[in-house]
Amino acid sequence: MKRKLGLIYSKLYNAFGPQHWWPGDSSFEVMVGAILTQNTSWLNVEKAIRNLKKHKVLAPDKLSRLSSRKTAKLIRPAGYYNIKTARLKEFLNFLLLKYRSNMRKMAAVNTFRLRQELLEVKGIGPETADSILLYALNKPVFVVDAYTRRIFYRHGLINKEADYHDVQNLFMRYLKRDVRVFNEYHALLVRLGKDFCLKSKPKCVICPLRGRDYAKLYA
DNA sequence: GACCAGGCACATC
DNA sequence: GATGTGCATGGT
Repeated sequence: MKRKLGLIYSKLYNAFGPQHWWPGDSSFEVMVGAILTQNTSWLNVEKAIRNLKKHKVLAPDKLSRLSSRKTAKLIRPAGYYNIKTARLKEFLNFLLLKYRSNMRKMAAVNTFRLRQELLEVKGIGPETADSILLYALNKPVFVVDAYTRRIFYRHGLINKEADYHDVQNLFMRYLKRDVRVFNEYHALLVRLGKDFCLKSKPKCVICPLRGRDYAKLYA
C-alpha cells in the first residue's frame, strides 16, 4: 500500500503539477475559507472572501464585531450563509477565548490537542478541522474529503464502509509525515476529482483505464 | 431546469 | 449506530 500511495502521488503530480494550496494571504483567511467551502464550490467561496476583503473585515477582531446580518450579507455567494455566519461566529469566539486570536499561539499547541479543541467548536467537523491544521497552521495532518473517498473507493483501495478516519489513517500510516506532501497530495486528489465530470478526458491519470472504461469508473 | 460543489448538525428510527 | 434531512448560492 505504501508503494501504491507513492505511485499514485507521482502520477498525479506528473499529470497536474503543483496545485499551490491553499490560496490565501493569511492563516486566518485560510481558516475562514475552510468554513466557507463546506459543501460549496471554491469559486463561490472566492466571491465571499473578496467581499470580506473589500469591506476590510477579514481579520478576527473586525469580523467578531461585524453583525450577523452584515456578515451573512457579505458571505452570501458562498451559500448556506445563515448557518455559515453562525459557524464563523462560533469559531471566532473560540479563537478569541482560547488564543486571543493569536495564530502563532495557536500553532504552538500540540497537534492532537488542537484538533480535539477544533472539533469541539460547533460547525467544525473532521475535514474543516484538518484543513485548518494542515493548510493554515502547517501541521502534518492528512485531509480527507468526498473526492478522496470516491477516488480511492472506485479504484478498489478502500471499501465502501471506510469512514473519514479509516481513510485518514491509511495516508498517515503509510506516508511520511511531511506537510508539503500532505498538502500537495490532497490538493491533487481534489484536482483529479474535478476532472471526473470532464467527459472529454480520454484516460485516467492514476490507472490504465481509458475511453469508455474510464468513463464507467467515474460514472 | 436539474444537478452538483473541497460538510456539518440534528432528528428520527 | 445507521440513515435521512435542512442548509443556499452560482456554475455547468
